[in-house]
Amino acid sequence: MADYSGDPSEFKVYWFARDLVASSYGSFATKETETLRQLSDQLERELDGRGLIQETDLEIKKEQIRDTITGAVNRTYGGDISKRYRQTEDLAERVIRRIEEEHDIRELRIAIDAVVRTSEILDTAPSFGKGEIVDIVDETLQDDSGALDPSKAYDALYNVDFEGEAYQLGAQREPLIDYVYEEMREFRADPHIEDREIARIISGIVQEYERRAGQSRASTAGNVLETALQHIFDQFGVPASGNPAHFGDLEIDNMVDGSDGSIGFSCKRTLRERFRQSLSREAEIGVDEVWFVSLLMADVSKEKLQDISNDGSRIYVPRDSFVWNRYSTDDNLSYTLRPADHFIRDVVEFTGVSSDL
DNA sequence: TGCAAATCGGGGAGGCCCCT
DNA sequence: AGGGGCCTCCCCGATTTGCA
Repeated sequence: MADYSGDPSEFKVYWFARDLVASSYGSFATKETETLRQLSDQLERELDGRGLIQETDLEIKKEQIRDTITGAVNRTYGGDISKRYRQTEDLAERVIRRIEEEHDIRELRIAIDAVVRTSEILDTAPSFGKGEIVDIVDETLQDDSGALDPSKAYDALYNVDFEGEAYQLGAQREPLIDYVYEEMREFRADPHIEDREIARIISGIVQEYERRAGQSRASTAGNVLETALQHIFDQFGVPASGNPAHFGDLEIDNMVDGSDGSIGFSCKRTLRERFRQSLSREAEIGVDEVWFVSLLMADVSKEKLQDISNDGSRIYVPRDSFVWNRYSTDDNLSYTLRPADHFIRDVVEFTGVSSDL
């Protein structure tokens, strides 16, 4: 064990913030923002209005906080105690337990303001929308003469993913910098906060911010690819079903159905494990084959290629990848492993749909 | 021991149900 | 009939497990 201080009292702002947003405690901060705002204001008035809080007052204050938190949500649902109330009760208990002295209430205030502000920032940070996706796809598909090049379809998906990541990260970081700057100025002017504490508090806020921002990036990344894939099909006049379809536990991002055959598409950043769920289920999905597109090669192992091959499906990878280099000559995999630059042409050929190619 | 596979943890989206 | 509550799914990165 490393010899560092693990005293949780050192990180109260962080833990208050963590508990307030945790989904296991009902995602209180994102759903009961107004209650939190009022609680913060009320605590501020009370803290400023007097000197040191007496111990009995502290106990009263803790119960007020508990009641405010639990009072914000309905207790029952369908005659039973609602799950949400139970989660909120857990939250209140944890918050109360961390309050041991007056200063902890100040830390709670700071945490409340931080999580509320973080939600605002994440809500208003410009997300990577349809417009940006379309622009990048179009720019990638165009050759020197301005004509659309179907061999660039995979590159377009890759660029959208790559640019989207950078874009969103930047969009999320700038307002964070503004917020941290503002907070630091306030903390410096606050006689209750020592210099070193500023670093402690700020790091807690930022740590929690990035955790949430990262989750949010994860959940939007998939939609970006779905949108891009559809736009690519549109650009080449390939009639695609458009929206993703769900088949129990598996999702097919798009489908193309033609006179000669039908394909379900699964387009992912990485293959992970979930791709196996779509194997052997073509009949259920209502397509002849499932074609995978993986942007990153990290998960494309020979074993997985074999599984996809046994399923009679295909996966598209870039020609300049080592995966292609190493396995494209393997006779067993020749049907399964395909070069990314053939993607659109293969779709048209396999399904027999009319297109602008 | 080192890599691949599997699982975990968690916020958000979306859809459905049923309460109020 | 509007919306809160709940469920299931997505994705990702991180962690754990499994296996040559």
